[in-house]
Amino acid sequence: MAQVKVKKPTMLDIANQVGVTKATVSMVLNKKDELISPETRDKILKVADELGYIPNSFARSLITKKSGTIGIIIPDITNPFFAEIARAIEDEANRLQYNVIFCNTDNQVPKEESAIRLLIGKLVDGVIFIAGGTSETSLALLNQHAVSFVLVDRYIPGCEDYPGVYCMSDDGVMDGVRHLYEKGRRKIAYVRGPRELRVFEYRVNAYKEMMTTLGIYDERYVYEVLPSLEAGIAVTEQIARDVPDVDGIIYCNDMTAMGGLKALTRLGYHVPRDISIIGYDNIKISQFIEPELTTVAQPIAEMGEAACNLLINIINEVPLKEQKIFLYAELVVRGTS
Amino acid sequence: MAQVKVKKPTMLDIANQVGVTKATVSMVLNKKDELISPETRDKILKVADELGYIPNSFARSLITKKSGTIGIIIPDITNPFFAEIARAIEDEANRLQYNVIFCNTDNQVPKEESAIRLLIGKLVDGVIFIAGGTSETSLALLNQHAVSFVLVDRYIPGCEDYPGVYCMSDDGVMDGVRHLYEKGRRKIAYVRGPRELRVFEYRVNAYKEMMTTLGIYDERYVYEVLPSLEAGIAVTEQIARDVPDVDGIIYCNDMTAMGGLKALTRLGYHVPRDISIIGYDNIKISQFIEPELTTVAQPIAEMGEAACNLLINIINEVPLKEQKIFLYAELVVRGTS
DNA sequence: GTGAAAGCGCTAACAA
DNA sequence: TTGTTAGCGCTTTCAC
Repeated sequence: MAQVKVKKPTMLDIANQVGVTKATVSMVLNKKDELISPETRDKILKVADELGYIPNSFARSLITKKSGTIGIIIPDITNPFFAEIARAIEDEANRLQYNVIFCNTDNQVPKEESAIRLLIGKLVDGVIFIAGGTSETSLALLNQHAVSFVLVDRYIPGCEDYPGVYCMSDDGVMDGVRHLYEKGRRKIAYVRGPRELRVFEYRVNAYKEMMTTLGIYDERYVYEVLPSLEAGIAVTEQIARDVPDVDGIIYCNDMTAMGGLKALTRLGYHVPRDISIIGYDNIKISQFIEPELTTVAQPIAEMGEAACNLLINIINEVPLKEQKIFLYAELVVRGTS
Repeated sequence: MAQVKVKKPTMLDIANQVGVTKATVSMVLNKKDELISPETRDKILKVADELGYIPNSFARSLITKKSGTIGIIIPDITNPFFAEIARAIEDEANRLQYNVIFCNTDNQVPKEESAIRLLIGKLVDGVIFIAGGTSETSLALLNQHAVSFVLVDRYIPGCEDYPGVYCMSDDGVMDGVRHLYEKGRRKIAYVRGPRELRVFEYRVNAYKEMMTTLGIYDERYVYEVLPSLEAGIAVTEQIARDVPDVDGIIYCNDMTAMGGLKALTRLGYHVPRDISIIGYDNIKISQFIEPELTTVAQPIAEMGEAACNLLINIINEVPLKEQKIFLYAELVVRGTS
C-alpha cells in the first residue's frame, strides 16, 4: 500500500486517452452533455474513473468566479454556543452542496480582518459573520469585494440594516424572572455579560424590566462578568457573600450558570431547594449535568439553518421580502429551578 | 455603508496604475524584490493598499501546486474529544501559517470518501485523518494523488505502518483500576466501546489485565455500548440492576461516564461515597460537573499539535527518524473517585 | 531593475 | 457532435 502514482491526472490525460479534446471532457464531466454521443460520453466517464480523476477546483473557480464555499467567522469555537451554531450552519451548507471554511477570531479585530482576507482570497461565495465586536473594516472589505454576508446573533452597532439572523431575548428572560417569582423567589440576582456586546444589554434590560414590574428590582443584585465557567464560579461566590439570603440567580449564558451551579454546590447550597438558577443559550451540555439546567433557550439549530439559507439565497440573488430574520428565545424549565 | 466597488482589483490593475507589468508587481508582493528599485516597490505597495488588493489564492495555487491548506477528517465534530483535538490541530496549523478545512464523516465511509475527494480537489498540502473505521479506498486515493497524511488516535487495522500519532492507554487504565482498588473498591465494572474500534479493545484489555492481577476480575462486569451520554445513562442503570453492590465503574470515555454519573445520582447513589467512577479522554466538560470527573487523560492538545507538526514536516520532506509518535494517557484523580 | 511570454487546469464561446 | 480558441489571475524563467 505504498505510493501508486505521483502525477495527478488532468482533463488532458483523459482527453488524450479517449482521443477527444478537453472541451469535450469538460462538458461530459459537468453534465452539459446533451449533445455528446453516448459512446464518447461513456468512454470518457470510464477513463476518468480508471484514472481516478478528481477535478482541480481551483482551475474551475478561476473561471467561474465561484468556489461553492462559504466562510464562517466565529469569535471562539471553544465556546459551545458558537460551536453548535457553526455545526448547524455546516450541516445546512453541506445539504445545499456548499463547503465551509471556519475562521476563529478569538475576539480580536486583527484576526478577524485577516480571516476576511483569507476568505476573500479563497473566493468564498459568501460569509456568515458572528461578530466579536464592531468590525467596520471587515464589513467594508466584504462590500468592496462584492462578497455577500449575513450577520448572526450579535448586533453590530450602526449596522442594524444588514441582513442577519437575530434572536430576541426579552420574552424568554422575562418568563424566567416570572418563573422564579412564582416559585416564591424574591432576591433574584443577575449576572450580566460585557457592556460592549449589545446582546447582553438586551438580556439584562429584560431582567430589570420584569423585576421592576414585580416590584423586586434592586440594582445591587446585578453583577458583570466576562462569561466563562471560571467567571461563573467566582461571581457566584461573590454573590453568596454579598447577598446571603439570595434565592435565585439568572446568568447571561449557560457556561456561567454551570460555573454558578458548581460554586453553589461546593458552598453547600442545594439547587433548586435553597436557590434556583437559570442559564441562557441551551447548549447541549446544559443537560449533561445533574440537575439539568433551567435555561432560556436560543433556537441554535434554527438560527444556523436560517443564516445559511439566507446567505445562499442572497448569493443566488433570490428576491427576498425580508433580509432580517428574527427568532425568539424561550424558557425551558428543568432541574435547577 | 453600501456596496463601494464591485470589481475585485487584480495584479494587472495595480500594474497599470503604477506603470509596470504584473511580473514586477508579483515579485514585490511576494517579497522577492531584492532587485526591484525601492521607488517602484513602495509605489506598488501603496497602490495595492489603496485598491484593497487581495491576492487570488486559487490562481497562485494553480501554478505553485500548493494551497497552504491542510484537511482534517473527523468522524463527528459534536464529540467533544474530536472537537478539542481538531481545535488543537487548527491552532498549531495557524501558527505555522497553514489554513485548515474540516470535514465530518459521521462515521460513514461514503462521506469519508467524498471528503477526501473534496480535499484533493482543493489541492490540500496534506490531510490529518481521524479514521472512523477501515478506509482503504480513502488512503488509496490519497496515495494516488500524492497527498501526505497522518493518522490520529485510531489504528486503521492493517495500516499500522502509516505515519501517525497514537495514544497508549494501557498504563493509564491500569492505574485507574489500581486506584479504585486502593480505595477499597472490589466490584469494578467496565463499560466498553464498540469492538470494531481497536482503541476500545486496548482499553478494556488493560482493565481485564489489571483486574485479573488483582484477583477481582469477573467477565460479567463488562458491558458494551456505543459511547454517548444516553448510552452511559442506560448502561449504568442496567449495571445498578445487575450488580447491586457494584462499587466502581470505569467507562470507555468521558461522555459515557458523565451519563453514568447522572444515572447514579438519580438512583440515589452518592458519588464518590457509595461508588467511584472513572472516565477516559479528559475532555474539558469533565471539569464542568460537580463533582469533577476522575478520568484517564489523553494529552489531547499535544496529540493535535504533534499530528500537525508531523504532517507539516512530512509535507516539507523534512527527514524524520520516526514517523509514528506515541503518547501516553495518564490517570487524573478528581472528585468522582 | 524590469518586461515579455508561457503556462497552471479548466470553462465557454464560437466554429466546423 | 466535437474541436478551436481564448482567457481566468497568477508565477516564473529568460531577455533586455
